[in-house]
Amino acid sequence: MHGYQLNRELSEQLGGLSRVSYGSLYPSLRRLERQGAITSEPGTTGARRKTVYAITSEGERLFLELLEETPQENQTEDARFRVRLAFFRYLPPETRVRLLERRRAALETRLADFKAHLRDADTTDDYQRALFEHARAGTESDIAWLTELIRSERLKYEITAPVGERRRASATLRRKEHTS
Amino acid sequence: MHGYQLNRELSEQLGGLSRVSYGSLYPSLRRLERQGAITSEPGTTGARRKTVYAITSEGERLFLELLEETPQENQTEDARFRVRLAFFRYLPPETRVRLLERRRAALETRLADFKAHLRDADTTDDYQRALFEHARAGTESDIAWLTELIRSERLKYEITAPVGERRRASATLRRKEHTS
DNA sequence: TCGTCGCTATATCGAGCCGATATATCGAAC
DNA sequence: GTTCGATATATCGGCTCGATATAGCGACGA
Repeated sequence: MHGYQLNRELSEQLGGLSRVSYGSLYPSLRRLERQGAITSEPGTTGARRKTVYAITSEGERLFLELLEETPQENQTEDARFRVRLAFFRYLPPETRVRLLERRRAALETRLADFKAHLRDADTTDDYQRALFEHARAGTESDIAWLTELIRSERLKYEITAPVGERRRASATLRRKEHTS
Repeated sequence: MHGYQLNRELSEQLGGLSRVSYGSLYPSLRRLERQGAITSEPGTTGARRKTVYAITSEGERLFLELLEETPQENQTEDARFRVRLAFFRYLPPETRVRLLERRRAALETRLADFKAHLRDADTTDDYQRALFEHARAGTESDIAWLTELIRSERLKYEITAPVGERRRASATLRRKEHTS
């Protein structure tokens, strides 16, 4: 694919959810080529030039590495997680569950912070209080959503729950863990 | 205030919701001083140096200008809106309602995009579908939240609704519009 | 026939933010 | 005494964004 096409396909698949500017895209493509993750080949359609890129095996390795890495909670991790999830089909089920659980744990920490803030901080400002209350509700909704994704993933692939959570597993699930 | 203190107060008030790194904060303070929005004065506590900043009247003007400007929908507007709302108390009620309505309109556009995508795009990928469905639900929740904030703001200050929305206003509210 | 409009396609620039890191002071705790 | 964590400022590299420039292209109408 060439850059413009790449951006168009990305916008079509992830429209609204994740966009990239050309000021990032083209330098990224050159960087990836320098790193050996992609190769480029000049092509033309009529008089219009295109630079057609192809992923290398090193690039596929890097893609999977970036996809399954679980970085520190930072400013950009919300958006990054969305992109990760959009490409979940490329990860093995165990890794999916691990990433979902790690994400949920991070959100639970965040939720606890919001609750503590609503309880402790002497915020008299109505708007700030509304902001925190809405953030709390949104985070709880995100956590419930992740819990459902994890449940659905386990049902599909009969993944063993971590030891600490086995007590909460159903009898059916526990039997499957033993027999599979 | 000095930089470190500024960051601490900001984290305490908006913890989790908006953080700023020192790599942004200190350059920002110098930029603001260059622009005449703040003044700096070197101070010390014992042997420890501090640079104490104070806002100027030009800075207050700039603050309000930044607070009430309604920029194009861009990548960072979600976070920016949260910060705006956190400082809503500094804006007059009419401006608050105007900003809330503009924000809601932007989210309604986004919601329509999500719905169109879920309807039209031939996404066979379960994770991408789940992502869009969750984004749709979250956006609807945000819109309902904004609607409630607008309603509450109108009740508090008896603001006149835009002409196009008067039909939906309650009899009570309509009477108040006429009598106030 | 020509103009111009919007889409395709690549590229670069300045401004700005982040995360990491460096440096140094300080109080408290052990 | 020293070590630890909080206070305090600063800078760097890497990266993104949004704006802008350039140019080929098809389609449509004046």
